Amino acid sequence: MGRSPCCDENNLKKGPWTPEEDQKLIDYIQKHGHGSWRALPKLAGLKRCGKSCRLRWTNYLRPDIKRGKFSEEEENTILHLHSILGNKWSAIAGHLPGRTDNEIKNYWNTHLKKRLIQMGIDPMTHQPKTDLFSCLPQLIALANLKELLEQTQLTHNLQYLNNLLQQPSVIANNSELADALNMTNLMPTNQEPNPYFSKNFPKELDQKKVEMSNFFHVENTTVLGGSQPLQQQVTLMNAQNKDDCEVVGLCQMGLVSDKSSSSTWNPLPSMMDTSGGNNTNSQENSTTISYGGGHGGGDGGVGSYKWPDFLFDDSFLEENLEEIC
DNA sequence: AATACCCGCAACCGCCACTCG
DNA sequence: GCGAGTGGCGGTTGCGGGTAT
Repeated sequence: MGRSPCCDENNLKKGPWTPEEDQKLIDYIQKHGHGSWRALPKLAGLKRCGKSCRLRWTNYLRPDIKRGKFSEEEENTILHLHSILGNKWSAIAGHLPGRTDNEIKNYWNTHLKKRLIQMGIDPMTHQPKTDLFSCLPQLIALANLKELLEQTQLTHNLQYLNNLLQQPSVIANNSELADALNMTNLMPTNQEPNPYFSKNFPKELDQKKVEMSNFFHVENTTVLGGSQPLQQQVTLMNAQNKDDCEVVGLCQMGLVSDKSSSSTWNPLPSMMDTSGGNNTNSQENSTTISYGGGHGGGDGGVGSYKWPDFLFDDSFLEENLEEIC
């Protein structure tokens, strides 16, 4: 019962279809319709199982199939529907005329899923990841910043970050992360939180704060055709709101924007599109991202998100932090 | 030029739901 | 109500082309 016999019976052919087989299938369906898929191969003179014929027809040979790159609208629709429906590819395909569930599934697995992961977003929940280990590259970048900030009063704020990272709830079950943090010299040597910063941030740094804020802030990004904000933030453990941010002291540092109107908040520098202009895939077909206050999101699309390499470059940091501090 | 490696996509596999006798 | 047959769906595989070494 249940299972239908498949290609492994009766010496039925498997593997890629030949043009001749395709033509036989097309000819038969155009004349007779597919009818019973099980009976079709025999009637059409094909040494394939019905299932294979159905898949070939629905995923490839159907005349109304649209081939080629996914448009921006299609990408947004997939993201939107996936956030609602999950891996219901056939349901998603129902909203994309000419696209098959298989094609959408493949596109998701090879492009969209990776992109969300690089953006620090869990592709299943469409929420920012809460896994600290996955944010390690960002933390390493912060560690680089920290080294340079040590010569300034800003160091004290990293002490707050360090203290937060020392909390058992943060480090528990993250021994690998703890090791990694030790390697990056981010772990504190002084456990005392410094109250200086949150109250006495030097006024002369106000302007620089804005500059840093513009550099690091990632606004909420709308990628779903405007219908649903997709949070771009990489959440730093339990510091998920502005209040937590103030505990860490990063808001006052200017490492993040102090936008009280924002419902979400990003404690870490933004990831950037590093794919350049020669990405043949979907440069213009992707999400709009906004880097900092006045810069807007029009500077190219989003192909490959990651932290810009220069963030890891000491010379860059020295140059810019000198200006800031 | 040869080889290794990576990535995208077509196709397959196995399970589930539905229909029908 | 039950079981057989079938279609459909989602996960996974593996081939082939492209790129890097």
